[in-house]
Amino acid sequence: MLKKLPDNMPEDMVAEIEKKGGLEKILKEIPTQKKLGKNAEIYKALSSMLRLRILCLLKNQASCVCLIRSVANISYSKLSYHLSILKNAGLIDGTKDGNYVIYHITELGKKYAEDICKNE
Amino acid sequence: MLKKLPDNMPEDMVAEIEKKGGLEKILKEIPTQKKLGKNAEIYKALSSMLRLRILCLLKNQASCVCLIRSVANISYSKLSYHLSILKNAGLIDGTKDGNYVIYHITELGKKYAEDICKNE
DNA sequence: CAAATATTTCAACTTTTTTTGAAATAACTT
DNA sequence: AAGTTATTTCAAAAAAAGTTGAAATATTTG
Repeated sequence: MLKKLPDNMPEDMVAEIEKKGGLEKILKEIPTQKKLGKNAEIYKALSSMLRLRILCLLKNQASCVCLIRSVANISYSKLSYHLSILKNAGLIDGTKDGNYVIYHITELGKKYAEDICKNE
Repeated sequence: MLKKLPDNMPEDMVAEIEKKGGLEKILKEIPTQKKLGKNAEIYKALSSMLRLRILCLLKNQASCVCLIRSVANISYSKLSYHLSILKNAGLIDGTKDGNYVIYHITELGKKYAEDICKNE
């Protein structure tokens, strides 16, 4: 990960890093590519107001696509696209019930939805 | 927000919603535009592996741009762009120290970085 | 089986985000 | 003041994400 140290840095920063046991030690705390990638995917899924709104709805009520569509007031194709992003990130999932698909929030989704929806 | 209810929905879902006091009540739980917007901005800032890596570095060590640049091994202009996104979201901030700008994580940034960096 | 309903997929298009390299800025050094 | 260093800004180009409407799929109903 570290390719080349800067030629010069503020002296006090160099001292601070030394006191912590060197840069190597600090860099070891940074999560792996894989872990950062999974987190980035989740955050990307959460980076749209529309998707957050859907997630918050599903936090309180598992819903068929048609209900979500009515609440969000967007087209089915657009909604399908956004649902797939939330689903791929593991925040929601969908189960087929006859003609309908019912989407519900996952445990992972709840973790984020609770933070987003909590007051003050 | 709700423009038009679907003409028909799975019966058990309709019943479930009634039991909860109606859709109105469920919709009231969904945060405001403003709140969703602020959350979406934060999540957007966190939606890139590079920015998560920077945030995790700053969690453990306030750093000048040149050190971050060395660690991330990218160009200054590219880094500047990404730092500005993290900064605008309130996750980091920068203080000038002579020729250098030292970026450090904010309290808000810590909240997310702790979750991203924690093990298992 | 034909028609209807709910949802997804697709490809073309638009918009937004990211990258690039050059130029600007701002502070320090000589 | 002229030169150097650290960082940011800018505009153009490239890449990624989101939107659109039509067509496809899958299930149910008559």
